[in-house]
Order: sequence, then structure tokens, then C-alpha cells
Amino acid sequence: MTNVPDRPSLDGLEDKWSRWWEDHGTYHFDRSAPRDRVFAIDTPPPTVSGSLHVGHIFSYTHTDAVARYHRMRGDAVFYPMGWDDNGLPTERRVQNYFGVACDPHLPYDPEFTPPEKPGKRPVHISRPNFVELCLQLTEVDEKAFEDLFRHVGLSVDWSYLYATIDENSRHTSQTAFLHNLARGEAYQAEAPTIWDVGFQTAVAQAEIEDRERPGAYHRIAFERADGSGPPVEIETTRPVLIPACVALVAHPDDERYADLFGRRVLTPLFDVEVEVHPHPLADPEKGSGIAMICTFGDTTDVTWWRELNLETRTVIGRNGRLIDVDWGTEPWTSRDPDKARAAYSELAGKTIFSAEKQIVEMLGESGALRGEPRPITHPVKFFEKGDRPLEIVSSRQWYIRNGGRDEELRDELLARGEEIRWHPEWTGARYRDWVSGLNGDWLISRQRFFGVPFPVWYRIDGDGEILWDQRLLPDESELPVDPSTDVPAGFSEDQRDQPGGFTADPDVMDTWATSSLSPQIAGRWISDPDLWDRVFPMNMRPQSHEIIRTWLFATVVRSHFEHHCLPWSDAAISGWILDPDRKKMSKSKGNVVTPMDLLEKHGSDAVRYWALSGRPGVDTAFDEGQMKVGRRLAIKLLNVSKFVLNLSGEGPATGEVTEALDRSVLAELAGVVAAATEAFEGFDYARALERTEAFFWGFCDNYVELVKARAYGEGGEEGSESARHTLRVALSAVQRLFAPFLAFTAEEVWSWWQEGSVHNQPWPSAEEIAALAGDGDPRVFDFAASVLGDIRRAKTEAKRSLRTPVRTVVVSDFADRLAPIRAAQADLTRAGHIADLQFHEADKARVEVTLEPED
RNA sequence: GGGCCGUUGGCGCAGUUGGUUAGCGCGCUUGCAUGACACGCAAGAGGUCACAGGUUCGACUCCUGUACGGCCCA
Repeated sequence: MTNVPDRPSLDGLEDKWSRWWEDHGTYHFDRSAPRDRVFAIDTPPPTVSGSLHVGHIFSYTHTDAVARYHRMRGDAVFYPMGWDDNGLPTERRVQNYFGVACDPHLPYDPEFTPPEKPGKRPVHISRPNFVELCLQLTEVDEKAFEDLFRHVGLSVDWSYLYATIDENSRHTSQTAFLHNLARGEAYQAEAPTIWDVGFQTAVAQAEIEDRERPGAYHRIAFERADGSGPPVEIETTRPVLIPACVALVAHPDDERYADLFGRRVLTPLFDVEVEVHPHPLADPEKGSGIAMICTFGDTTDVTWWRELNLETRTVIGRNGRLIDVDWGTEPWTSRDPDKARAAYSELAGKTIFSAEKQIVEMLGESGALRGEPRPITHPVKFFEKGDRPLEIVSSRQWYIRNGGRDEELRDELLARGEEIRWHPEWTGARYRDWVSGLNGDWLISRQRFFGVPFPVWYRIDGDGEILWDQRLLPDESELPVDPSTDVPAGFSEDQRDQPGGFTADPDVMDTWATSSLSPQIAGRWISDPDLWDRVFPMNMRPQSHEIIRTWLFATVVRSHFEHHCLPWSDAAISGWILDPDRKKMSKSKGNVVTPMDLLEKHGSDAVRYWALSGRPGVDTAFDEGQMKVGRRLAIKLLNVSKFVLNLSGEGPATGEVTEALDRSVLAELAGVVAAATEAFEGFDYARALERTEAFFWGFCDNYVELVKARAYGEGGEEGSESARHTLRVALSAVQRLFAPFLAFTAEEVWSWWQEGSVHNQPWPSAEEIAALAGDGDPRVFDFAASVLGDIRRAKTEAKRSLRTPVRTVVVSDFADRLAPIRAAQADLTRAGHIADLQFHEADKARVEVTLEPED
């Protein structure tokens, strides 16, 4: 039953079909499917507190095309969606939006409502109250993301929607953590920690970036402790750390300082005796070649401190100000405690910035500063979301082992990386390089509020001291817990923070510690073992390359520990969108285009076409021109479908294909189906699209033109039936081949003559089409199209209409090429309006066209 | 400094184990109301495949090096 509109249009297809798909459960995961028929996707949960940008359309559409292909191949596709609402960006927005600040020591207030307008001073609220506000705000953002993803046509089964802060995620995250803890894979340690003084939280190695910042070398004299010889002059960019200096260091081979090794010098202003050590990490080229070691200026200081077994004198507090210290007591030993105390009193309580100015002034007055500070530009470490340089403080934190301090584990994880099938293949190098270069375990605790809390309490002894090694853990059946409001077994709320009582672990897990469990969360590891057994390990992890070191690696670590296998077999890595200047698109550059506007302007399929033209892993330019091409393609599919269906009439597509040209085009189509299938099996949606599209244009421009007249009945009934049958077979295949790409248009044209969604049809079979093509020779179509082109050229060059009658066409060619062209003789004659078509054997290919004279 | 990717007509890209005259789209120029499509159709101009060596009968394709651009890491 065909029902073709008179004027087909792309307008309104998005709403029409989105609703239809939702109503008909087109993308529902068939959870009765046996394990080997399931194709499971570990969808990246987008950070919903960020704004929407075209990148969200780009990479998610890649995954969608692969999902649609597998669905048509008969797989039960598990394609969930999740929101990463957990974490810092949301916190920051909530603080500003509502004018609140979180204080985890406050009790939950069920009556709390936020102020109408944020006041001058933030209202302090409990962690559960704060989390409620986070949920309230992210709900709005999540709606916008869902609207966009539906509009672009992602074939997600929305009934498996999750959020990284929801109960199932917290439950999963806490369970996995307790397992890690029980097996010794998670541990707590007091250690130098990379610290963001702005956010006042620890951050992980993977979240650090270098930024070029101005600085200055200060040349500073250290007197020798025994008074013999001239002072030692070091150069430092951070004179503020002089009170935290615990040693000097130079390269062991540096002859300038060889006689100093093992001897002691005095720090200026504070008169602390420190030893000069040799160490290979000291760079003779840098500054004066001799450096001070402080606790802690940078990660090299940490290495020296650990390897040389030095003392700890910390001066920088977690709020970024210099802390109070007690000179004259351990470890603040000074030859002249009064002098040290006097100097330090000028610094204590000041920010790093103003303390730095102060100490430079004091060094100048004391004569220890030699010459003027020498300005330089150097890389400074920042938290990627932060805007103040990172400091290193000593603190108690939770870690998960990741091979950074354990060669055996590292080798296991490297082996896991080799097991993954990477698409494209070279992206695996990112994983190898990162894992090989790790130098510490994975720090997962954050001194924040909106996240999954550690399910841990600690005993407090009779003197009120927290006993960090006496942990109180919940039973797994009690999870999820919030230790700031829940009470450990055997205690009551009034014992919270009391001597002899208990206290809650104050931290939350980093967002990666939860999102690294996305397969377990989406697959409902805890709550639905039946589902879990059907979907895990998953098939596909789609994501972009810059988070291979974070999300991908962390997911492998968690799965390796918990399930002793990979979380998925294939990683499909997408590139980035670049703006037309080939720079990465970003909001700060003001070049971000609002994705919903794009979809409305060009149509979803047009935007999908652009996205799907970007090869796997390759950064792709934002190009509205490509979207116009996609729109043209979609319209072409509408029009040719209308034409073929009107031409070929009603009825089932059965019959014989007898004509050489028809068998030829089907033979070519069979090859295209095979190529597209192979490309999709390798996750290369772009190649599948390219092959399909190339065939499609030739089909429209040449095949349809060549058989038009015969299909209408010129040349007899048998030839007409062969043409009409071929047109329908090819149309059916082409509509299905385009379905993963032009999801809306393909559905529209399919609905004109078929039952059910095109997205639930079987993927075209190359074998079936080849069987119908029989002995079809692809050259017949190929050569006939080429001769048709010659005839068109002659008409165009004569500036005549394409309908101009042709008096004679003489095709001269080699004998073996002439035969296939002859096979299409009748079709060529009709399509070209040729009175006399002749063939001559020759040793040179040539087509001579003589048009009928004008009037 | 290390790793990875890229460099093909004005622009955006393809080119699958090395094999005749290097393709596609946009843009540009010209023409055409042809039984679906003017949101169209047809044709044309336009490239020493970044550079330099090497392997080979033969290199856009393989190897080495260089330059430029980009990303990641130190």
C-alpha cells in the first residue's frame, strides 16, 4: 500500500518521528535477548552543568549510527543515556544561583528553602540540603540535553536513563569502593597532595595542566653554617618558600658544588641549618644549578623529600595563606628563633602573593637578595578547572591503586589496553603512553560536597582524637549512606563528633570515581543481576581522545579489579569539532554555535550528515556547507522515493530481473552493501556513508534516467517489469542503507510503502541482492552511464536542452568493452533520445554525437 | 623535550594490501523548464598529491629525514 505525498518535505519530520518512535518503543532494549545477541553501548554521560554545544551532536551521532546499524543487524541494542551531574561545575553554579554555601557539619534541615534572591553573604546549609539544590538545578539542564538528543534523533532507550548522583549510582559507587577497600585496592594515606587553593580540594594527576605564567628568578645567598667560604647563591622563582626550605640540591656531577655536598648552610631570614645534597634531578642548566628543596614547591620537591628522607616544614595552608608556626620547636629549628619568629610574623596569615612581595622586600633589606629579580616565563601547574596555581600540601586522602606505584599492576593494565580493539587503531597509543608514565596512585577523594560520599566513619577516642585507622563501615545492604547524616551501627546520633563517639569521613569521591563505573551503573550491576548478565562486558565505549587517560583508563581499572575483564571489547574514539580556523571550538573563544539553532536551520538529518562525514577519531571542521549537502541528499531521497514508488506502482516487490542493465546495477549495489557492512563492522560509519552516497547519486542521475522510459512501458511488458522490480529492490536497500544516517528521512520514505519502522528492518543483504543480480556485470551500468554522459556533454556544449533529439551516436571502443555497452543499447537510445545508435570496434575509445539541428 | 595525528585544485575531504589519464562535494563559470527533484538538472575550468632523499619496473600510497599545523604528555 503506497501513500506518497504530492509534495514531500523535510519540515516537521523531527517532531513527527520522534513522537512515533517514543509511542511505538522503536528503540526499546529487548531484555529477553540472549547474551550473544546483545550489543551494549557504554554511553558517555555528558556533564550537564556545561552548556550545550555542537560537540554534543557530533560524537553522539557517531555512536547513534553504529547503534542503528547493529539494531538492523538484529542485535538487541542496549543504548542507555546518563547525565554526569556530579561534581564541581554543578557546585559552583548552585552556590552562585542560590547564594548558598555547603557546611557538611550542619544537620539536614527538611524545611529549608533557598532565598528568593542570593544575598550578600551565602547561607550555610548541610550537605543533604546542598545536594537537593544541585539536583533541582541539574534537572532543568538535563531536560535541555534530553530535548537536544531526541531532536537529533539519538536512538537511545530513555527508560535506562541514569545520573551519576542518583541513588543507583551512589549505591554502585559505594559498593565498588567497599570492595576495593576490602581487597586492598583502595587505601587512605597522609601524603603530599596536589591542592587547589581556590576550590580547597585535592586534585588528581590526570586533572592537572601546565600554563605559561610570568615569574622571576631571585638570586639568594645562603651563608655557610660553619662560616667558612663564600655564601652559596641559589636561584628560585618562589622565595616565599624559604621558611619551608629543608635542603639544597645540585647535580652529583656538577663540579661547582662538589665540595658543598654533605655540608650545611643557613637559610636567610630564618637561620635554619639545611644540608646540601647531590641528586640527579637537579638541573645544572637551570638558574645557578643549585636549588632549594622546600616542602613543597612542586612535584620534584616531593621526589627529593621522599628520596633524600628530608624533614617537613609546611608553610602554605589549604586556604592559600601562610599558616602560623612556632619557631624554636620541632621541626621549626632555628639558630636564632627570635629572628625567625620576627621575620615570619611579617608573613603569617598573608596570601601567597602578598607574602611573596613581603619576603622579597625583607631579603633585599637583609642583603640576601643578590641583584634584581630576573623575569622569566615558565610553565606553572594548574587544576584544569581552577584559576590559581596549584600548591602541594600534606593531607589525608583516599587512593585507588592504578599501577602508578606497582609495576605488576601496571603491566596488567597495559595488557588490558592491548586487549581493547581501538578505533581508529592508533588511539591505543594514548592509553599506553599514559599508563606507562604514571607515577602515583589515583587520588579519588575531594574536599567537596556534591558527590558520592565515602561510606566511612571513624571512632573518636576518649580525648576527642579521631582514630583514622579505626574505620566503621556500613553493611552493603545499608547502601547508599551519607555518613554526615547516617549513623554507624552501634552508635547514636548524639555521639557524632563526641569523645568516645564517631565522626564521618568528610570527603566525597571525585566524579571520575563514579563515572568510571558507568557500565555497572547503566547495566544495573547491583539492582538487576539479570540485566547485568545480558549486557556486561559491553561491546562499545564511544568517547573522545582527551579523556582516554581519565575516563577510559579509570573504567578499565575498576572493571579489572571487580570483574577481572575488560569493561567492553571496542573503544570508538571520536575527534573534536574545530572552528573554520582549525582551532578547537570553545566557549571562551566565542565561536560556539547553539546546536538547537543548527538543527532547526538545516534539519536534523542535514546536521547528522555533517557529523557522520567526520571520520572516526579525526578532528573535523565545523562546516555548514556540509550540512547543506546533507539536506540536499535528504531531499533527493524524498524525491527519488516518490518517483520510484509512483512509477513502479503498488504491490509486492517480486519478479524477475531480466535486463542486463538492471542486473548490472544490482550487482553494483550488492558490492556497496557488502562494503558498507564491512565498514560498519569496523565502526567506520563515515566510510559506510560515503559508499552508500556515491552509489545513490549514480543511481539517481544515471540508472533512473536510463530506465525511466522502459519502466513506463516503452519496450514491452517484460522489460518494464524488470525495471520496476529493480527500482523497488534498490530503493528498499538504499532507504535501509541510509537509515543509520538520515534517520528521519529514511523513516519518512519507508513509511510511504512499508509497515513498521525502517530502523527495525533487517539490514540489506548483499547475498540476496547478488542472487537477484545473477550474472549481472557491473560494467554494463558503468559504461552506459559514461556514454550517457558523453551525450549530455554534447548537448550542453551545444547549449541545447537535454531533451534535444540526437540524430546519431557512434560509439567506438575495444571489442571487450563494446559488448557490455551494447547490452544497454535500448535503454541508452531512449534515455538519450537517439535516432540512430551505432557501435564500432576500434583501438581507441570515442563517442561521436550528432544532434538534430535546431528547428 | 617525548608521543600521536595531519599536510591532496580557493575551501572541506576521499583515495582499503604500491599498478594506466589522482577522485568527491562546496564555491566559481556556462548552459538547461528533461515524464521525481529550481532546496533542481547538465557540463566546464581548476591539482608537479608540503619538501628532500631512498626502496621499486612503477610511489599520493612503503622507508628515512626536514618544514609547517594541531592535540596530548613532560
